[in-house]
Amino acid sequence: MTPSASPTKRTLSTADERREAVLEAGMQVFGERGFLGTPTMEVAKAAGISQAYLFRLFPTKTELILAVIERSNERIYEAFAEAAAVAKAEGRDPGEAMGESYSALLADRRLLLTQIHQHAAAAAMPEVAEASRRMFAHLFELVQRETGAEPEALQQFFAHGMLMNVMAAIGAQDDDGPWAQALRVC
Amino acid sequence: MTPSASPTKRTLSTADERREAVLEAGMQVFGERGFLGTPTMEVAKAAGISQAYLFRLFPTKTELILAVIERSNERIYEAFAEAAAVAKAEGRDPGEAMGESYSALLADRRLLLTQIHQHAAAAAMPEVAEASRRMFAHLFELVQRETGAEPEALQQFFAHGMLMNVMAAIGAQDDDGPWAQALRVC
DNA sequence: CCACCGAGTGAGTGACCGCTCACTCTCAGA
DNA sequence: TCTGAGAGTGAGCGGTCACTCACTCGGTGG
Repeated sequence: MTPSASPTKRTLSTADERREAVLEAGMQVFGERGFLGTPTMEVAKAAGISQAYLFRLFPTKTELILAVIERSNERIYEAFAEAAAVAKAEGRDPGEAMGESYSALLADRRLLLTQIHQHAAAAAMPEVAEASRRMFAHLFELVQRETGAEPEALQQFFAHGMLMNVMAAIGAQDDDGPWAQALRVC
Repeated sequence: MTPSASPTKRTLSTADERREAVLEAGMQVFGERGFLGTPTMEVAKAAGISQAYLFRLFPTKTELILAVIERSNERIYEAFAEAAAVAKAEGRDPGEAMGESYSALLADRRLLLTQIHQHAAAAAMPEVAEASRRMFAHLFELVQRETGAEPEALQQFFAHGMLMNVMAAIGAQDDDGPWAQALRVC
């Protein structure tokens, strides 16, 4: 019989495709419960493969974590870079555009949470700390180049981002106290 | 023989004293490796008691974590409140004084790390998220009352604090890249 | 059609960790 | 001096989890 005619057809993927799926799944699952709080089995299930195969694709959990972090950092960088490029092409202010793009990222709560977990994990895992610093350096350079802003303004920009991360993590969007209204941005 | 004369004298403490010691130890140890990343055995050792007794003092690890979080939040609140009180008594600007007091808190790296771990844990533990929100509400009220600042200035104040937390966690103080120099405050 | 290689897995294994239990030791007050 | 209540622990149990191994299956080039 032809494989495509089978009702429960099993089409093999390439290892690279699976790796992609795992990174995507990892960002979702790790985002909710953190790196240490999430068993590898959960990641495997979310990616639709066996745990055994997960460990063929990523030999240790630490390597998986690092890959997920790297990927989520790339995602954020790309979002900022594109926002700046579009704004420049349209003659708008790139700084404003990047601020907006961060607001847009908020829509994907998991991505923000991954950032928080990354910063928390950095305290105990030197490689994670290094990845975080690289991310900051890279992003800082981009924002500085695109906006030409003063260091103080740049500091405010990043500080704002960190606050948004935390607000997302603690569920401040569902709080109607004055503090929540003042600190969140919308 | 009199107990006080014994070379290896064993003086019993009250359960409350031990609980204090455990909270102190917990802030230190959890700060470094996070709540999930630190076995209760480590906390017990740091507090100088057996793991079995730790579980008599705090029936579950979750309760221990919550108590440590509560305690570290109180610490931070007290630091701010005192800075404001002193500044008022001396006729200085309370807002500035509180900013400085946060810089002073930076000296105790573990306290800042506990904040980061708290925010990360909040994503998966509703009680932690609630404690975080209470903390923000409480602190916001204090800072607003003492400074009378506009919401935007308050937002900047807290955003700044979150950035400092993250910078501490990722070891930015030992980085001499332009981004680190611009984003850290000293 | 077959041989081979990469995709993919079920069923473990050992280590770790949260938590418990049965027990000992200390000391204040009667 | 005796006792009861509370401080304190060693040893282990059960479950979970990172990681492994021996294996099957699917697709492709010869």
